[in-house]
Amino acid sequence: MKVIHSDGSIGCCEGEEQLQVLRHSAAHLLAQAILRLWPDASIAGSGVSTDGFYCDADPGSAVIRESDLVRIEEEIRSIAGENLPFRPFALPVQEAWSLLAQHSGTYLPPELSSANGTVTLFRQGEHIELCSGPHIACTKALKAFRLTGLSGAYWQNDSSNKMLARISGTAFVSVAELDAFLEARKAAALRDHRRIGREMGLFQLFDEGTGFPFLLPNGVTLRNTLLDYWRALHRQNGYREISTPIVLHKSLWQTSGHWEHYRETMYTTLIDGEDHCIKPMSCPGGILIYRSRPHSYRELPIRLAELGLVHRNELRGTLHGLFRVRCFTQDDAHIFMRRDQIADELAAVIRLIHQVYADFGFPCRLELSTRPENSMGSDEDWQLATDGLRSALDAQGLAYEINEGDGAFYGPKIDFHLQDSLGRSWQCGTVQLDFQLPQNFGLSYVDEQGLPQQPIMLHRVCFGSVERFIGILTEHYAGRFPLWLAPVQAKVLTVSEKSAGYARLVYETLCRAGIRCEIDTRNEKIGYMIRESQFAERIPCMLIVGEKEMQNGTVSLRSRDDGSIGEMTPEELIRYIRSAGAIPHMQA
RNA sequence: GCUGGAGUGGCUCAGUCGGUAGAGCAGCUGAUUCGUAAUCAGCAGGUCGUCGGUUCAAGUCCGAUCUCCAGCUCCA
Repeated sequence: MKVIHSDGSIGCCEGEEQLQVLRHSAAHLLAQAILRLWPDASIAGSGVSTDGFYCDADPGSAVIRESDLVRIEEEIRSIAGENLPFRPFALPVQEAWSLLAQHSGTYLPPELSSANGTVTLFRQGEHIELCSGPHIACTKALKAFRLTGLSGAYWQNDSSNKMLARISGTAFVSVAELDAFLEARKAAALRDHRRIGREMGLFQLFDEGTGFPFLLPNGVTLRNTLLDYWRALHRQNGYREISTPIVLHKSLWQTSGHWEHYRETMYTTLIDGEDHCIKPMSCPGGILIYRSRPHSYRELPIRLAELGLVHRNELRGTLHGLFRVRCFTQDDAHIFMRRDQIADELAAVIRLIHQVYADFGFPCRLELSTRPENSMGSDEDWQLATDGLRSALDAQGLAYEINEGDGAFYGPKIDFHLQDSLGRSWQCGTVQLDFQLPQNFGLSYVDEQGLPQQPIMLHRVCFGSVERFIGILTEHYAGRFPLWLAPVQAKVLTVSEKSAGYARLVYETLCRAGIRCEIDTRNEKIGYMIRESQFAERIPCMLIVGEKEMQNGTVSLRSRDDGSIGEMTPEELIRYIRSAGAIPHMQA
């Protein structure tokens, strides 16, 4: 594809770069279209996103509505049809300033205020933007695009600023690629955990508890199985499990610093006339257990795991299925250790989290978050902790991004992000090194010399939120959970009512063997039952039982994933499900 | 919380200009006794999210509120 650079030279680009240029140019056309349709509007910014482009506009007294997207799209098409050339030109900063103010309104690009000398702008037709390019040579090159939505965005990403209208779209080099993208998005929507959760009877949300999900029988089975896996893995890795109360005295949260930092999102209650908080985190509870008796350096590290039910009063607008809720279970653990144990423990925790994601086949992205504003502790401690995390990552040769200022108030962290079916990223695992809470709570152990020393704390989760992880797993597998995890592993289906008695015997045999099994003896055709079991309930093993099987003392196994397998005895089937459906890391 | 959109049987949706709610699937009953992606027939199910207003009359118009959806901000 032909492109024009900021110095006016013509070049060529391909692949990912070509797509970026195309979408960047599409954003300019979008801004142009908005200004044509709403001459009083101000353009506050435009750019390229992960799968498209967007433009933020302040339409002034007008309101841009979803129904306007069609008009905007037509306007862009018409601009493309005009085949306007993209032309760079340079101006002194002051002149650029007044030209842009006059052309696209009051939201001037922040980079303009820090610029000096001359700046580059691009023009297509009557439209100009401050931009360093490159761009498509002329607007006709934009053929395959689609506006995908209207939403809001704050000016400069600051919630104290005005909310602007954000129009987003996507563009591709070819129409075929655009169509493929739109198709893929439709397919991804079918994997939405909220939809599959309903179809499979996993969870439900009620207006009576906004943000507080209810788990249905299949959801609880799935969760319990997941926790069996988690417990087995943690036992093998030297963790002991504890359980601490949900409601604790406010003074505890003042000591920890949570009250200071998060009082807005903490639920409170009055008990015996005293303020209490519903825990938003489990750490202080674990700390009380650690502090309840003296510790020797020989005992460390002490790894206390806790499946902690926490409540946080999240803003309503952020709630989303099982992904963002007001009450969830953290698969937490707190490791109390000596300074000389930091490197080994960090390495072990990172390996453990990777093991978990590997067991489910998840790719993940890592971020190292550093000291935020309003944090507690000394610069030295923060430096030490951050270096500790960084060298742990480097030692394992892991790639990561730095997320400046995004750490917890008590320490830096490594976050593990997984993607949902629509490509949105959700934080799951996290590892945090903490010098502050041991200090606030006066934690200690006795060293070789019999002197008191302060332990270091390491906070970590693997799943993050068990509920969110279930949601992500649901989308990851599109509801087709592996045999070991499937809430219902097998379902006995009868060809006709003649075989119902035998089917019941088979069903009972499987249940007694510990197989999660159901039975359907309704007077329906076998094809109908298969359709329901395979495509709505997504049951891995369908066991077809008719007169033939009754005579042979067998069942016919149909696999959700591989189709018809063949006849086998219930005993053979039990052996098969036990081995193919064994929980990873669990001793038989 | 903010911007925009949407709430009609369990689910998916129709409902025109304001004239008193309709379908498919699921459910129930009956018939059918069937071999790997939907057997046929009948029945039942809705104060149209909620509250208020306009009107002779509101699912439909107006206001408030709740919930959901897309995104923004936030996410210990």
